[in-house]
Amino acid sequence: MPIDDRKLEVLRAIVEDYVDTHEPVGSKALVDRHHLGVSSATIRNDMATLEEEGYIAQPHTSAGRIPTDKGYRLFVDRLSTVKPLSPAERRAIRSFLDGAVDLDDVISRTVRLLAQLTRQAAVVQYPSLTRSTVRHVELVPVAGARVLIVLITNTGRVEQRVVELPQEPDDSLLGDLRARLNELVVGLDFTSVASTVSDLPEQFAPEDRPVVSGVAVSLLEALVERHEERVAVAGTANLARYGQEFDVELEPLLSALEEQVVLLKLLGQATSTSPVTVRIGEENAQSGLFSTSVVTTGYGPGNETVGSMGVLGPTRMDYPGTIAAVGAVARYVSQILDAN
Amino acid sequence: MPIDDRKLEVLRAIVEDYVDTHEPVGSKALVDRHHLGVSSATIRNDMATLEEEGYIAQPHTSAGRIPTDKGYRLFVDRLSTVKPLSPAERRAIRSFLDGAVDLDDVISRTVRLLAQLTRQAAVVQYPSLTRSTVRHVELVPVAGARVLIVLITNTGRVEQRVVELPQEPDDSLLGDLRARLNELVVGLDFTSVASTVSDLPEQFAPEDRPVVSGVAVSLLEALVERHEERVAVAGTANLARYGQEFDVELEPLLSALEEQVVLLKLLGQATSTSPVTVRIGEENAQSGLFSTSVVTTGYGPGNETVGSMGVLGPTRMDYPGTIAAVGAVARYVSQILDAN
DNA sequence: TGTTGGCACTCACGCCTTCCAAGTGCCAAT
DNA sequence: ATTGGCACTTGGAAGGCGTGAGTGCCAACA
Repeated sequence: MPIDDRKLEVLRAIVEDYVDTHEPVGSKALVDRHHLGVSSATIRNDMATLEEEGYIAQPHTSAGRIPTDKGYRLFVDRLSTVKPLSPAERRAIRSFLDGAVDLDDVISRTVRLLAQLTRQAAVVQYPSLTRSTVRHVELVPVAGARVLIVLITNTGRVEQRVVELPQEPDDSLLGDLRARLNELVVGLDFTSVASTVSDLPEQFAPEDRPVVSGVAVSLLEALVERHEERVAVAGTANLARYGQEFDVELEPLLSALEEQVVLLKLLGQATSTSPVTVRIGEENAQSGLFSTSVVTTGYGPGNETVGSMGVLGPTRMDYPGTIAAVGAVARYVSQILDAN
Repeated sequence: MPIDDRKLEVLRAIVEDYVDTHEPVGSKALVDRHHLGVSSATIRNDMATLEEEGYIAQPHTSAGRIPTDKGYRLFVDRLSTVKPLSPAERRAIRSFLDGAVDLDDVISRTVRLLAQLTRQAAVVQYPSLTRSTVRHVELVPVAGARVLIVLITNTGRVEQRVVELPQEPDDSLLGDLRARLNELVVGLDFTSVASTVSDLPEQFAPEDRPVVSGVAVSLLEALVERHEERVAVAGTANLARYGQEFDVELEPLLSALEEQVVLLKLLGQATSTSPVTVRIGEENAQSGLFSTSVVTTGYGPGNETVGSMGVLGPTRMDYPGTIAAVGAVARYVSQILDAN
């Protein structure tokens, strides 16, 4: 039997009710809460075919139905209309983010905002280094033969690293090196920097080369090794809330939230700014998460994408609301980065 | 009836067994597992007086006893001997921390290490600004009338802030200002910087003063406002583990772990490096935590204390082990900062 | 006086049964 | 294709019972 419009409507109703109540929903409850214009028996027939097709399931024989991952998928793809944010929410986004003083602050505010809006766990990736360009390189002698390298990106991110040099550099050398470096790499993206910097030592006097190459190596390390990109997390307490309504093991979830690698994998796919990506339940199995859904999107100035952000929650989450929130926050953050 | 030595021994046994099993411990089980040399009836009498004095309690009439907060307190104060770390643990500390490349890395490794060693949630405060001294101030023009202020402390911490100036400063002014600033404030602690910097604008030509005071104000803000000191957290998943063994509400705990303010309050008291502080159960009530204990200590180069670190867990935690771990890690981190 | 064995008492917990309500599937009628 | 009706399933709540761990108390003992 085919899935006609009414059956889709039934699925939507089931998803919505189940998200609301967290209880299996039966045919009678459905006709009561939604004016579907048909009797509960009809609904039962529809439900039977929906179950046959794998969109819903019964936890036990004499209970109502709950949506399966496949059901949620269909719901998200074909049934959920964009739920506009309330004016209060829009105001919250604006007032929350406008007070930020620097990039770190923007990110930390963003992640808390997302957690609060969606009442779930939020994750925001710091603007990725690889997709950034260099705005400035600064060298600061600190003590003895040590030099602090500070790297400023076009997104406002600052990377720092202390390097121990083979010999103490004098100030003029450091000044030369600083000038030369900035001349060479400002405006370049990070992969280009690597090739440009590698032949830098040859441009200096032989006795200075150890220092120069020490700096160059460290700079490259800061670019390449620090690929291990950072993420900010908030709202883990929200997970506990629905963890007590049970059936979700939250220990693996909390572990995942502490594992940069896993988080980056979860966020990773998002490439373009506009569409919000939803990954549901088993679709995250490779990350060790099963009854968890992930709603992500990219962000960045203009049409660029320099990072991702998203929300983790139970498969039974309010998808339209979450998608709207993630989208709106990403847009606003992108705008802020644009203004930079 | 007075609390004599054997009664203390009984209390110790109760605490140890309860920490092990998480089940109320009865008189018979005690004589079986510990060679106390007396009969269960005697133990029962001892238990009765221990209960009278409020050191232990019964969850229900016909069950064994569990330690009260007061009981744990006595245990920690008078009964727990320092449990030396295993060689494997010592090795873990060393190998884990020795790979750190900069201060941020030290902190993030420390917090993960603590979480792993104690199998609980760990918290490490970034070296406090107020107790640090300035090693270097750097000014970097970024775009238009904007300048990035970078502040390097003696602990290796780097603070950054972008300031929007009323007019675009030329390079020589910036150079002068940078030199003057470093001359003035290097080596000062942060409170002294405030008073020193405030009359800086007067030392410059009138037309430059807007720029100078813009920088000065931002610098002060970075020092004072950023009092909101940062903390790193790890091991929240460990909480879930014993949260499922139930009776601890973990939602408030997770909330606390996300609230900088609460965490700082919990860490705050520690002042001196050597002794490890233990706060048990209700002693944390002002922070909204009840059946949670906190083990903290300070750390810092030499005899200075520049920050605190600690572990949060259930009142029924392994105090000797946790205290030893926190102490050892703090000592090692202090050493690393010392070497800087 | 402190310690011990004995004994009656308490009570959480597990187990079983019973009962109920919600929900289903199917069928015959419309 | 839809509907009302009806028999059937079953999880979960409520109640009853037995068991065992554990207690407090007491009288006897060293």
